Amino acid sequence: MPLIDANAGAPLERVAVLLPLPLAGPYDYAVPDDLDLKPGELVIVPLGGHERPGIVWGKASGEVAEEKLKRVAARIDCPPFSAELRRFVDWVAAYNLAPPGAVLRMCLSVSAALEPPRPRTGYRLAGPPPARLSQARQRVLELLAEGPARTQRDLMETAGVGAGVIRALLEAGTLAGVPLPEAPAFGLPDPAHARPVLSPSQAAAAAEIGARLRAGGFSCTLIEGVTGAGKTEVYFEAIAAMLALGRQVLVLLPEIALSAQWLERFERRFGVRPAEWHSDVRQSDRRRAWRAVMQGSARVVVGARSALFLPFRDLGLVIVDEEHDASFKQEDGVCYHARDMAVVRASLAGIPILLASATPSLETRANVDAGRYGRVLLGERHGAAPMPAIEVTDLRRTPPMAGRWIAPPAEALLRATLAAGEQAMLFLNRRGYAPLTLCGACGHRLQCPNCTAWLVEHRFSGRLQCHHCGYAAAPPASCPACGAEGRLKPCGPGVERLEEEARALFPAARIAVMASDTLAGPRAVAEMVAAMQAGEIDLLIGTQVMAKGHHFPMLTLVVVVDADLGLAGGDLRAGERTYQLLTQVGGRAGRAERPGRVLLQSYMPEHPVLQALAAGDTERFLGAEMAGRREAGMPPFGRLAALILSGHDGQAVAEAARLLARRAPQVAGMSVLGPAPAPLALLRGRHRYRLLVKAARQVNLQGELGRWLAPIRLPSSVRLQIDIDPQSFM
DNA sequence: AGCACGCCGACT
DNA sequence: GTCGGCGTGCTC
Repeated sequence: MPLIDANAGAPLERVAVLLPLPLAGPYDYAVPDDLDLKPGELVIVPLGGHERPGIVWGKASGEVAEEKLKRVAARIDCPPFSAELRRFVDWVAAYNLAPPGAVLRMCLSVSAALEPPRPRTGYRLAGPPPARLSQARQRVLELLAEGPARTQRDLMETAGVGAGVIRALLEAGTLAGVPLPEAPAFGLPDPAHARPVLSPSQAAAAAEIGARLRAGGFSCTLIEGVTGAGKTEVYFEAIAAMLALGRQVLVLLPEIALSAQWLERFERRFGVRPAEWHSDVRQSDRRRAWRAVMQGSARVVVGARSALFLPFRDLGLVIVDEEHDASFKQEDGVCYHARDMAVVRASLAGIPILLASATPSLETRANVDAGRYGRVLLGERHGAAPMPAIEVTDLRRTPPMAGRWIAPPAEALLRATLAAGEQAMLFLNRRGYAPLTLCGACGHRLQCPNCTAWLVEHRFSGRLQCHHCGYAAAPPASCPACGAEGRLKPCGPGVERLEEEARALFPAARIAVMASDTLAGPRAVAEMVAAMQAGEIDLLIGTQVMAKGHHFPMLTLVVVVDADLGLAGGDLRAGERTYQLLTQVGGRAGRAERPGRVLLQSYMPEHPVLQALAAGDTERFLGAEMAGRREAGMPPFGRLAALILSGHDGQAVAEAARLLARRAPQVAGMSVLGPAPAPLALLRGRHRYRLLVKAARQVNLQGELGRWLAPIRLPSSVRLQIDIDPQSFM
């Protein structure tokens, strides 16, 4: 695009525009005379032969030659990005060593939201049925016989038909398209809709939080209380207070599994559903939500970690529920910890943030201890149900039979529970049938060709699957190494195998399996939760998807099949994670008038985590864990960054890793460990090496990393990924 | 993110 | 002999 103007010769006015792409920084553009652009405004700019949306980020760098400069094509008529949001994007980028444009992309994740809404088409009956009335066609006609016009997607999903069926009916004149009105805006949550009666402890907590909110400005408060203590009711009061002020509220939840129930609770309290934001929200709703958030008409947004980057018009409060949950850490693309970044966003916006958990992370506890965060404690379990009794059973003394995983003590308890007409749960954090398949003749183990991981047998889908890269294959009839036929045998349990065992032990029981891959989505989770609550299931077998805050009044026994899982590895947080998970699972049992029991099966019952659980002694466990971390200079007392090098050529990756290590800076209070093959040394066909940077809190970790890495030219075939505050060591 | 440029396998 | 695979590099 040549830049020949009437006023050629005069220096072109320029602006910096940040594009939602992983570019090194904002790009300079020329500003047409008829545009007056202010920072934060949305614009359309040309880039590489295309037009893209971007945000005016500030003053141009001026480093780009005038011949290269292109001009801003247009300004988009919508509210500008606030200075807070722009500072937040820059902050997140700088902290996580990510390109700012990659962070911006998370804010602009629905580009279609910038265009005017597309008219929606609905379909209604308009003529006689077609000559050939297949079952699929019949279902569509039945759906439309009574009731309003429906969208094609709605028809396809509800009637379970393909797009072809609808197209054919349309061509036959049986259906006709009609324009549908625009999807309704989000309702206004009413803080006074259904005020709950709070327990004294809840009321005290709500009052304390209310005082902090009224104080104004940034504050971070931990709401700590055991499962069932009513943390949600307490932060709902904070939401009500913020709604009364007319400001927006963001609630971050770990996963959608929680949200069906959460949404119902919200609706009961405030009379309308909040705006939702997570991977399961479909494109059209996403668009609607994004616009409503930007315009300020969506007052409460509940979402997964990515909701943190929504362009709120007037955010007044952030809440992070289950703040300890590992899923707040984003591990691919831009690495960030949504809980920590949420605290930053609140701090930059000068607003309060609440963190809620029954088992707060050590990081958050350390912040409370240091006085940086406030804390309110919720004492008793709601409805005064006692905490479940937690027992550890020693599998070395009473082992299960070979090829079985439910040991005699657990079997006896399960039998008694089912006989009493109560519900039980078997918890095993392993999907599939068996985590490993090996050849009985030669000992060969079936491994993923792309990853350092065993293939997991799934009988439900009839495949061998890699849980890291998605590789799937049919189970071979003979050993791929020695050719022996019929000698491949499954080793170890997954929930599917546990189901098989449970069905053999308790043939009369109604048994259901709950795992992320056996459930089609949040709706399926909600259905199974409802069936459990309705007493239609006697024994629920599941992975951690069921360890979340569901309320099962008739559940009185939880058996943790392998309480040692997660304790064995060398992971920094293994103990903490296991403790949190087991506490949560334990929290499922006996929440109503019936006392609950939890049985932990273990081969190392003397382990401090299990001992502390059995004793109900949280403080002892945490004290030991904190002391260990402090001594080792590990988080929260020190800081970590992981550098992961990956590439198809293992040799080149190893060499690059050694080069980085050699050039590591000598900085007091900082050390570089490695390189070592990453725990998954081969992932998705890429060889991986890892360096771990450990630094004292006072070290400017990002600054040191930047100075170290910037001048190093790695071979283009080797990719470097930086993970600040790594959580998983895989 | 797109898209163009650039080197190695199965085809008219 | 070409068509096309995706690995790599660039976009103000």
